[in-house]
Amino acid sequence: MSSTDTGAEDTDARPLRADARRNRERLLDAARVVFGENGSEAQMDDVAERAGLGVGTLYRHFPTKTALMAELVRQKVTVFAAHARTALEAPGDPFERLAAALRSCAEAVEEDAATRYAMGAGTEIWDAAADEHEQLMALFDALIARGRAAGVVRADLTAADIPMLMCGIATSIERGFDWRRHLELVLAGLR
Amino acid sequence: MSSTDTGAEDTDARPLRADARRNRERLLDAARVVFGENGSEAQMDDVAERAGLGVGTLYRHFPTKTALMAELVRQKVTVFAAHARTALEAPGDPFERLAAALRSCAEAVEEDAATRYAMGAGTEIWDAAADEHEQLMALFDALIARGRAAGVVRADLTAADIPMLMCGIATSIERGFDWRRHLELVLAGLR
DNA sequence: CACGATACGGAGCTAAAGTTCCGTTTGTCA
DNA sequence: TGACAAACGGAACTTTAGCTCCGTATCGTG
Repeated sequence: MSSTDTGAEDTDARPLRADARRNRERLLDAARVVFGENGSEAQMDDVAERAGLGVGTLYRHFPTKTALMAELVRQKVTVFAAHARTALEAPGDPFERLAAALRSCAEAVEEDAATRYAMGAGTEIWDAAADEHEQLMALFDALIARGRAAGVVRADLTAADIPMLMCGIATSIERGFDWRRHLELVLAGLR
Repeated sequence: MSSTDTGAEDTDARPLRADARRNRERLLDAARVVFGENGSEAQMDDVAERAGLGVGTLYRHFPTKTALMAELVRQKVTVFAAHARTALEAPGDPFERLAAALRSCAEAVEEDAATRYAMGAGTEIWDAAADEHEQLMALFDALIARGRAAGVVRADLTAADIPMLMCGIATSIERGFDWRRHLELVLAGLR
């Protein structure tokens, strides 16, 4: 993790000082751990402490808690996209490839409490990942199109159905249900 | 609404004074409205104000906010059970009757933000409705059994799958997705 | 090396929301 | 109707957690 490069996100693209860039990564790593342990009620102070930095520094990099979570989610969406791309390029039955993509995404959700929370909560956090999300949708579009062409996916399925269904799976993950079972039942409905 | 009688819930069953009983109902009605408007972040003060009563009175009847929500949920579970019972006793295709029960329950969830919240959140709130929940499960058991007997429901479906799937639907309702679509996709997987 | 800009630290501020406390009011029963 | 228990009201208390502020430290350039 902490691989995705942050690119230019300040409007005036001034390069971060070396220590600042290092600390930014530390903060994100710490946030992943702390959100993983405590869920969304993880506290900003804990994130800072875990990173071995002050809260002031945390707020310098992420102006609000929401912004911090949004960055975690943004990175996770790129992970989803990577899974979808892998599935798209793999050989084999189109339905199974779609299923594999969804399974991989669900596993990624299981590992990331911040994303899990974001999937159950408001849309604000997702807005920051609009670009990445659009790419992801395009990939699901392609996966579904192949499945439909092969006649192994229900004809009226669209990419827009996927986030809706996956948010349901995320709720099961969060609540400790047998989410693999949930996913299999849902997949059965997509044939 | 506000129909379900409260029965004896204090361990020492002493009858409530007339005004207290009336106020209790007012508070529950107000809570339904306020939770409906503001979701789970509705505030206790608002509930009291809406009921035309003081916060002290609210806390006399419901010792915590969780207790208040739990009572709303408990009543809603009896509504679920009523829907399930209606579906069970109706004539027609067993699968359609199961589907009808789930649709009715989803509509009931749509109307009740407190329940919606409870479905996405911790289990604590549900513990208070354990008895009602058990009855509901028995009804779903029966609905599924008939469907299986008729061969119109997948053989491995159990009543335990239903809350899991319905929590997913509740998330869609909460997030403003097209939950009817979500439900139809899920139903397709239960055949 | 020095100097200005950038970044850091962490005590403390602030606001929000659940809850309590106790003086006042109201119902109930003899 | 009088007296007592039950119930009410709502100002104030108590967290709690996000966030700010500004003095200090560090980086990078000429």
